[in-house]
Amino acid sequence: MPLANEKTTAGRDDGSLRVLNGEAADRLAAISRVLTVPAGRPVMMEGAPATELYSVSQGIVSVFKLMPDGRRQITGFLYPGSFLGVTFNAETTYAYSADAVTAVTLRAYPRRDFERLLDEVPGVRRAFIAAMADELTEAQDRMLLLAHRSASERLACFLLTLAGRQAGKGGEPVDTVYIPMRGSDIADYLGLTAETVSRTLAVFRRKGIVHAERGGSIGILDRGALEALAGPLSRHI
Amino acid sequence: MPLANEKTTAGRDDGSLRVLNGEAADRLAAISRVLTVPAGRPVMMEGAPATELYSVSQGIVSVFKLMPDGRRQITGFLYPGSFLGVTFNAETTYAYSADAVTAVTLRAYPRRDFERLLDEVPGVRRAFIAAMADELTEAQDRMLLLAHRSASERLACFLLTLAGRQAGKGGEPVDTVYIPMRGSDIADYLGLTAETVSRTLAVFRRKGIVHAERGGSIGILDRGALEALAGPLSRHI
DNA sequence: CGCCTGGTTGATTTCATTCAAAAACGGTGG
DNA sequence: CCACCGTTTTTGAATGAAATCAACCAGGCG
Repeated sequence: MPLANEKTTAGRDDGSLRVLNGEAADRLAAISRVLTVPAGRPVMMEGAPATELYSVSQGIVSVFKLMPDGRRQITGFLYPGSFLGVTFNAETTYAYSADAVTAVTLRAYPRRDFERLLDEVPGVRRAFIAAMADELTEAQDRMLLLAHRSASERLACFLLTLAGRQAGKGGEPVDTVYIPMRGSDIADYLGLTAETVSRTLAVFRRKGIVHAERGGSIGILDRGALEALAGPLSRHI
Repeated sequence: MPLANEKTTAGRDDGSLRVLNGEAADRLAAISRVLTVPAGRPVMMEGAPATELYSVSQGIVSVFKLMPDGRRQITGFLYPGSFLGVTFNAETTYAYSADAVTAVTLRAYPRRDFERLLDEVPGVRRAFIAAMADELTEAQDRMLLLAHRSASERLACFLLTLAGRQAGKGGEPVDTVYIPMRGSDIADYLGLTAETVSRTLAVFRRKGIVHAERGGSIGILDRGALEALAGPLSRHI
């Protein structure tokens, strides 16, 4: 599973779309261009002409908005399967910026061609609408988080969410979560400061709930406590 | 423009969809059922089977999530043209609840029929995807607001947004904003408490920026000041 | 008239931010 | 291999903004 450029014939399991039948995958692959972005580099910029849209194949992308005063809100960390740069309506520019958190492989689809596929291929359409509905649901969950939750609730929720995302493959929950993003990224994602994130994580460590591992991973020692801290959230994003 | 039940032959200007050609409107109308909900009553409940989805024709709907501990986050106030109860994916239940803020007229579409129209009628599909993209963009803007902004920034932004929405029809900005929602609704929307909303509004009044009018309207006396308070936000939602 | 809901105002507390500085980390080049 | 640098993380103390707790006021309605 190399990180370098792949062939355009990639099938359903390359993560370019969550659920995708053969035809849809082929048609998408046919109009797509594969590109890679090194960790930390920009993927797209708010305000740039939206000539194409992307899906994440490998790696993690952060999507964010900048305020003129320099503050930044990361609106999401996108994993393989997510779409990026979707701007239908009259808009012809991207509504947000995106950076590569890790080294990233993307598929780029020319906007016109993609829209044509939406019309022609039911499988593409369904997958795309489902992906958007997912993102919308997730956005609403995160509004709840940002509006009404304490720092430890936010961080506990974040860790459990990441753990859940990584568990996806196998099924059983993982006890070690790989966290490639920096503290300030997490802070901007959760609406906190880097200091508060650090402090809160320190508290978790002191309580024996988590354990900092080598290389940006942290081990979950007491999932129950973490879930209790995450608080009364019906569903973990 | 009566608020009571309308005929199913309603055309393109009834607000059931933003931009819609004749065929799409007709096909949608054909599968839809019109219903009205009095102010303050529930429209749908989180967790209920998602057998149909809705579009708002007239009035305002609040969409919200409840936490087990009673806290509530209003994720949006929906105006005519917005969709409600969209749950593709495997999910068969609604992801959120909704109440009628004012008396509301809705169109209900059986989920299966609507999905079929998405496949068959390009106009419906485009309008629907555009509406979702809009909602997503709006959700991201509101994340920014909830995460990083002070109470007065939030409230100023809220007022300007409402003013902008009501200006839509004519074009020139309005100076009187109709605010049918209660203080606690605004608070739950902005991630504040009702007390803070009241206090902040009192400050605005004291400064001569706004003026409380009769019947739940407030007059904007100094739009410039309000925009300055709303702060460095590139685009008002 | 009195009740009930919703809005206002005040006093206090709490929690995250801010400002500041030290410590750890990771890469680079001698 | 180690010293050096810039960056990121950690920790501390002080500040500040909104939440909380609580009381009071105004209007609508039985």
